[in-house]
Amino acid sequence: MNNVQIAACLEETADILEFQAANPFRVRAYRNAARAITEWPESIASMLAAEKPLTEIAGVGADLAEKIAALSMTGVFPLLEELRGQVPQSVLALLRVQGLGPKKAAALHKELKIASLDELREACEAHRVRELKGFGEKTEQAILAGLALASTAHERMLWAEADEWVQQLLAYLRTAPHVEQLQAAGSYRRGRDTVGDLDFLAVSSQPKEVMGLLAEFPEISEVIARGPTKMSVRLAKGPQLDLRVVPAEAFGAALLYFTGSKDHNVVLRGRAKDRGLKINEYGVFEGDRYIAGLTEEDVYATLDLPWFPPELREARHEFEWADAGALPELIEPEQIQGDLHMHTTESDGQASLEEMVAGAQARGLKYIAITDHSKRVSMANGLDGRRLRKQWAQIDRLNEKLKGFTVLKGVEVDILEKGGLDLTDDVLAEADWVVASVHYGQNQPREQITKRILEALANPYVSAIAHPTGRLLNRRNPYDVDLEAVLKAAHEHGKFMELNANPSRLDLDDLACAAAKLQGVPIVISTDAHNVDSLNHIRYGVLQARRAGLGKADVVNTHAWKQVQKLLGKRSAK
DNA sequence: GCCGTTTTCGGCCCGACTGTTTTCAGTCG
Repeated sequence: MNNVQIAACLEETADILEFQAANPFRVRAYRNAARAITEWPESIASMLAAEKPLTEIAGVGADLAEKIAALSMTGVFPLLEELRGQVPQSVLALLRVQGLGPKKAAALHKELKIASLDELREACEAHRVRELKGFGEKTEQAILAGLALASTAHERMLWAEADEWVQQLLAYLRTAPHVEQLQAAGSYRRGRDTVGDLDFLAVSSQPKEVMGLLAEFPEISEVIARGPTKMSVRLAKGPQLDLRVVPAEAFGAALLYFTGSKDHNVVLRGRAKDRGLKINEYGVFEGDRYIAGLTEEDVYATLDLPWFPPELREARHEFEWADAGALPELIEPEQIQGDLHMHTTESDGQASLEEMVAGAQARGLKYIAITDHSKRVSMANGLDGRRLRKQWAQIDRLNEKLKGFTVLKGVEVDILEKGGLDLTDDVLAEADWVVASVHYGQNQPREQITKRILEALANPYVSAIAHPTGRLLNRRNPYDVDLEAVLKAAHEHGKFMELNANPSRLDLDDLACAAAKLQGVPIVISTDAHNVDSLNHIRYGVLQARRAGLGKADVVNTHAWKQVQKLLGKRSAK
C-alpha cells in the first residue's frame, strides 16, 4: 500500500469522524496526518523496512504511527472498517454539497433518513427539509442549488487558465477610480498547478463601489454572498470568485491571509499566539493595539520571519528553513538558458527547425535541443535512425551559421511497452541529448512501468526521463510508477529528471521535484513545445520548480550547455 | 489525535456572511 492510498484511508476516516461530530481536533489530526504522508518524500513501506519511526513525520504521533504501520503491512485499517459500517459511503456524499457541513448533513441523515444525493433532492423538492429545526426555505433552495452545481462536476482550472481570468479581471477592476491597490491571491498566487477559486484583494475607501463594479462584470452568473467587505460571485464558465476589500493599513495582513495556504496561516497564527500576539486579516495585534499590517514583510517581521515567496507557503518546509536561516533562493524564469525538449514538423510539431530556433533566440535562449519523436510513436510520424541522422546533419549545417546559439541533436526516444528503447545504441550514441519517455502501456502494473523506466535510466545514452508520470491534469491520471525507485536510479546513473512545463502536464510535480532535490537528482525544465508560442510555457514549469523550493543550481538548464554536458558526465564535448 | 523552554494535560487560528434566529450556529476559506 503506497502513501497516497494510506492518506486516502486517513482522509476517509476523518470524513466519517467529522460526520459523526467527533472531536474536531481529532478529525484535524487525521487530516493533518493524511496530508503529511502525501507530501512525505519516502514511502511508508520503505521507512518500515528501514525501521525508521513513523513519528518522524510531523503530525504522526504514537497512536497513528502504530495504525499506519499496520495498515501499510496488512492493507487493513480496522477503525475505518468499523466506521464504514456505521456511515455508508453514499451518506458521505452529502458533505460534498456546497453549504452542507457535518452538522446539517448529520441532521438530514438522522431526522429524514436521507442516505444519498438523490434522496436529498427528493426531500428538498417535497419541502420536507424546511421542516427540520435549523433549516428553512432558503436552506432548502441552497441545497438544491448545491446539488445542481455538484452534478455539473466543476473541476479545478489549470493555472494557465486561471491566469487568463486573473489578467482579465485585474484589468477590469482597475478601471474603478477608487481602487488604490489590487492583487490576485489564493492558490493562483501560490502558483499551484491547478486553481479552484479566484481570490482578489483590493484596497479602497469605497468597497461598495468596487463590489458594484464586480457585480457588473459581464461573465457573472450569480452573486453568492455580498457583505460590507467581502463578496463572492460565480462566473458563468464555472469558477467562483471572492473579492475582499480592506483599508490600506490592513493590505499586507489581508494579502497574507488571502494568499494562504490555510495551513501556512495556521502556523503563523499559532506562532503569533506563542508571543502573545494575534494575527487576523486586519493586522497583527497586541491586545487591541495594531502593530503591523501594511505589508506582508511587516507582518512576518513581527514574528522574526523573513518574507516567504507565495510558492513556498504550504506549511511544508518553509518554517523549518526560515528557522535555520536557510530559506532557498528560488529559481527565476530569466535564469533559464536553454530548452531541452521540443518538436518540429519532422514529427508532430507545427513549426520547422528554423522557426523553432528563431523563436528560441527571440526569447533570449542560448541553446535548444530538438527532440522529435522516435518511430514507435507512429501517430506523431516518429523518426527512425535514418531520418534522425538526416535531421542531425541539417542541425550541424545550421549550427555553422549560428552565432552564440547552439542547436543540440536530440531525440525523444520511446520506452517500449516490453522494455527497451525504440532506437539502437549506435544511433543514440550520436545524439547530444536524449530524453526517454513512456507513451504506450500506461495502464501496466506499477512493477512493469517502473522496470521499463529503470532500464531506460541505465542506458548510457539517455540523458533524462521526460514527463515522468504521464499525467494530464483533469484528463489522465499519472501512471502507477515507483518514483522513489526511479529517483534513486537516476541518482545512481547520474541522470536528470524532466519537469515538463506544459500547463496540462507539469510532471514531475512540485512534491516529486522536492523529492528529487533531496535525492540529489537535477531537474531539467522543458517546454515540450510543439509550436513556437509554446516556448513561452517555460514559466509554468519554473513556477512549479519554485514551489518545490528549487534554486538556480538545482535546475540543469539554468547552466550553459557546456556545464550541462559536464554534469551529464558522458562523451566528449561536441 | 497531536504536542511540549507556560511538557504528560489542556490547549489546538480567526473572522465574514447567511439563515434562522431574537443571540447564535453552521459553513466557508
